[in-house]
Amino acid sequence: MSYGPISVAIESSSSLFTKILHYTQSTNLPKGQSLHAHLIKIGSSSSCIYLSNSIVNLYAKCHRLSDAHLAFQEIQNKDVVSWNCLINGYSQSGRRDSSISVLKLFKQMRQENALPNPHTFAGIFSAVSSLGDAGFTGKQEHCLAFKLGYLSDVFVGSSLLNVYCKAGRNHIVEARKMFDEMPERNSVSWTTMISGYAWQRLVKEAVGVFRVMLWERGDDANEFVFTSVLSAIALPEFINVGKQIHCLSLKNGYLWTVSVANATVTMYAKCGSLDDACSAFELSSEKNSITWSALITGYAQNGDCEKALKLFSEMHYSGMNPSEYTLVGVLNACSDFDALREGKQVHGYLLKLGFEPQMYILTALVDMYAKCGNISDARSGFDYLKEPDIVLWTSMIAGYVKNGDNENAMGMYCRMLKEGVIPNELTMASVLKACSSLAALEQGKQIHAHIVKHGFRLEVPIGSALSTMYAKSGSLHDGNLVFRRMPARDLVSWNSMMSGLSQNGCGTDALELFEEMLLEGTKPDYVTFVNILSACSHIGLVERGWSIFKMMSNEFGIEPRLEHFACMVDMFGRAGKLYEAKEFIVSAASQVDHGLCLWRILLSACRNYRNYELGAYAGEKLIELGSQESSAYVLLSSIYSALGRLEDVERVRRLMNLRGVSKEPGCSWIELKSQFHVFVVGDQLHPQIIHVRKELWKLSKLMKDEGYKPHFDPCLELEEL
DNA sequence: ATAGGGTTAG
Repeated sequence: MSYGPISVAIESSSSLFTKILHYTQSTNLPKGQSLHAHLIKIGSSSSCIYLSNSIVNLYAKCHRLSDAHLAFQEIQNKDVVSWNCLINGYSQSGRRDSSISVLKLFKQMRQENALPNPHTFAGIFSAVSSLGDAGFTGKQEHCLAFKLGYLSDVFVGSSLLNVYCKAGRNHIVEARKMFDEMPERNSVSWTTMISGYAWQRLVKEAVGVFRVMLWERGDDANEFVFTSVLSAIALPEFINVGKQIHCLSLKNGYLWTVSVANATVTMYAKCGSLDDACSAFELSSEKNSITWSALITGYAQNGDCEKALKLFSEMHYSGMNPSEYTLVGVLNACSDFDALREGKQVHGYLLKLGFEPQMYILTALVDMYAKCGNISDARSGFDYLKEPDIVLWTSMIAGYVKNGDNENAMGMYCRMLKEGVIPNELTMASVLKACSSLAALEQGKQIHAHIVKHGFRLEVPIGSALSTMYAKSGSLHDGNLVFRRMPARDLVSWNSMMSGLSQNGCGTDALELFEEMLLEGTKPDYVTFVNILSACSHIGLVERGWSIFKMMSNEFGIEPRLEHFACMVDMFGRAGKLYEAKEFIVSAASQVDHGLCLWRILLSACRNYRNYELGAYAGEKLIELGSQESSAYVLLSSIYSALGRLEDVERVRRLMNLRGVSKEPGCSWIELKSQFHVFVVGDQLHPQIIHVRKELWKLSKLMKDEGYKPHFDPCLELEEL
């Protein structure tokens, strides 16, 4: 009869239990693990359900989900707490795959007839809410929780509220109804509702709930409430509300928590007031990497990339370690600043710090390489991932568009659709841009069909990209229809519609649109004037063009750029006012560094009007300035030959050879039955070249029969040789 | 005795 060993076992078991709790709370994994080993050794790990559950919880809280799962499977007599520890471990990781595991576990739990309790549902709903609208399966679980009578539990209620809040615009009204009907609400419920509205960019509603809360339950406010409501304010028009909340947080003492201070910096940055963001940053008592990231990203997003990069180096010297988010912000700054060298350094930094190549990091890298013109490195980054998400696809497609490779952009888009990825608004805008550049009306129409199919609205950027596509492809009527049906037009939409009209010979309509735009109160920018001046040039309105050119700087304070000078020279040139054009170029020299561009335009105009004297003058200017354009040399030498100045012809030809300028052969292509046929000038290689030539001959004859007279010009002929 | 919900940085 000896009770000794048993009492020792019991005693150590209870002290072991206290230890596990302690290690779990302090997430001390090494100590916890050795304790687990000890438990296995003395064989008491399976004897006591409290101990076994605590082991599962230990691993779960230390983010060792697979170990938690193993410990869970070892338990013979699982109870609801065992399930809850594992389920909540998975749901707290916030990762997508873990959230899916939660749903699987729950299904398994019910198959094994374990009865969930309110703790279980809190975890389930938390996981479901992190899946957003894509994983909105909350209805069944909602019913079950209702059936079991758990909805009055404030934990269950709040987490379920979050499911509806994160399930997309369509569910936010149900969420509000649920919130209004909750039998018990605490600060978490209020935070959830406010951040739900913030998530949907429903600023007024978010601030409204916040106001009611301060009024009714001011004592329940905490830093979470403040960070949520601040996150709702992300547009310049709401900056005054933001300032009020900022003051309130200061008055109530919440500004001294890092999260509220960070949210304040972010709020000002998103509202476009970088000065306020900067002072909020400087006044924040405690800075972490998020504080720095918020300001760096703020500068990057407001176009001040230089400042963003400078801040990053300051951060480095202050000894603060960057997080992935900081580096992503810096990468974005590099992308918009065309800073490939710095971008590569950040890439190196990311590798050095050993960050997991998560989707958003890779997206930022691909975006950076693509925007900085390094499309092949962008593509390697893209190919690295097995299942690129829509943002990554869009970055890659936009990258091709930006680098002028519209064919590859379209090819990527087709591949993306084949792989079942649903495009977003930015994807559509990018591929439409590619169609515009290719003047690919048929493909553009297909994209239009996708836009209708996916239910995208004709807002900026899709609306303006679509109207541009139609206008640039020559379908002015359709372009105008889309333009008129847009709920709101921004400057870019007006500009692109104007350019469509002007490029397709409807200069008068472009000018009318310009007047309409001014009447509607939209302020023109330099692009507007490029379009308008080019419209004047195309329809020969020299006087009008002149007055608009003057109006641009006098009335709108826009200094003329090279493009405007070019339009003006073109305008004079087309109207045959060649000497005015020359005078204009000479006078422009004091205002803009036009280099070769303006003389080249004048040279063409001189050719069209056969003014060989002035043409020779312009051509000599071009050669003097070291032009690398073959057409300039060819034109000039043909002008000299037309003037009979053979030594000059010889001189220009020699110079052309000396400088290694050569004419690129003309090339065109056509897509037939998804195969591209390419033709080069004087082509003999196409397998069906004989048939092509026969057809060409037939067409020429038809043209001549219809009365077409080819335009023979000694200059022109020579140039085309 | 063990287990639960909400916030900020892309």
